[in-house]
Amino acid sequence: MSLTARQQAILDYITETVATQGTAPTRSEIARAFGFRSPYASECHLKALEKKGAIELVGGAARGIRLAGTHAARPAELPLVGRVAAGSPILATEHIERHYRIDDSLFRARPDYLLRVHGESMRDAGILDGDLLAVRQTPEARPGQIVVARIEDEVTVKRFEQDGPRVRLLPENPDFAPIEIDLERQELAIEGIGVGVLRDLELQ
Amino acid sequence: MSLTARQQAILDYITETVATQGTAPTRSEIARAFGFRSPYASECHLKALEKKGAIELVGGAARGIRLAGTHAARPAELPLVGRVAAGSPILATEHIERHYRIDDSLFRARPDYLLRVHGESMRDAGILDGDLLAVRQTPEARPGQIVVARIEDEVTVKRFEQDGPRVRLLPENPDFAPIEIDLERQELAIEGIGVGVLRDLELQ
DNA sequence: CGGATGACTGTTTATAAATACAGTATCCCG
DNA sequence: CGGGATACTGTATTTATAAACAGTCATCCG
Repeated sequence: MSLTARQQAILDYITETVATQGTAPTRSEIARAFGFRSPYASECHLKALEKKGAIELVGGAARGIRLAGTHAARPAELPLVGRVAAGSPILATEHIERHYRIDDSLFRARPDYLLRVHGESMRDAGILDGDLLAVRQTPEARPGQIVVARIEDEVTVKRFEQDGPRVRLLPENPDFAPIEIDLERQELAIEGIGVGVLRDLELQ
Repeated sequence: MSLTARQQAILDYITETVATQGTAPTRSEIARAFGFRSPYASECHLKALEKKGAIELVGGAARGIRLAGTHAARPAELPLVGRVAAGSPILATEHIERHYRIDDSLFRARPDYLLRVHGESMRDAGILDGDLLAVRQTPEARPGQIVVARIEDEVTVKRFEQDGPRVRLLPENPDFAPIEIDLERQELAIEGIGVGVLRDLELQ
């Protein structure tokens, strides 16, 4: 069921009020904004909007208008992980430098955190020193994916290739050597897979 | 002036209420949450928080508590510009594919829009085909910056170098030739400068 | 034509909520 | 030791707000 033009206008007004004032308008405020001489006109529109699922009315509460879908549209807060100390989990609080809000629909896979990349080993994949890698936390990787791996307490970003029990972590830079791991002898912890890259181009 | 532990707890409660309920709590709701037997206790804390600049109280309005700084922290909505048709302005509505919310503190310079990059000409600068370039709209560029330029109705992304009236737009890929422009003969429109790069690493 | 829907007016009422006053208790600081 | 800040209680008052009723006036639709 779609909204009428008037209902849409009122929904827009509510959305804007929430955005600018931080709180929903009262019936009287809506009436004033639209020139209604009765707050009951607003009431009727709100009821219609609620029936159509555009808003949710909280009974008995002042300014109790909740915008539907606001919850889902709110962008996720991604923690930025700086250098990871040996032996501690990636998402330990002491590694988290700050949080960034980023629309999670920006990447096809939803990331769980941002990791600052150090070094030039993935240069030819367009991942440079200082870039932020958006990482999805998962212990499984498929060949060809860019992974965040932990080898002997060192966290590294490489391209993942697997051939049975033999895993290869490939840099994307001829100056660096691939890392070969025999899963039967050595341990390899996949911390996550890269789903996106963010770079700040500083303007000098 | 810093907040006391109690004041911080109450500020946190307000922040959380705004996030989950979409509206600020009343004095009574705060009192209920903290076990105060009088709403005036909440009132005093709110006044203290206002005096310290943590919130703003809207007099006479129900639930009139505005969180300070919420305005600045709200992530900007950046329009994503796809292919730009010849002769039309970059931010023409028909080029805008969608909007993304991105924390503008992610980049040192605040971007105005996102532009999808086509081609491999900036490969060695870590800007690959399909990447999104966060662009700050400005007609001025300094040497070394990555610019969005328009030459004969074609929009292109290159590194900017200038030597008096002679401008060079440098690709970052040996397979591409630099573009030389004599400002006294040819026209060059700088649409903006690149302030950041965003890439979606698809997971196949 | 007649009924349904949308968009209101004018008025009323109960309740939600802001806001104030007068105290009490505790703690820290000089 | 006294003053100021913090953290409350209990009660009171006014204002803001939600919510409802009974209508009016259009418009659309079969």
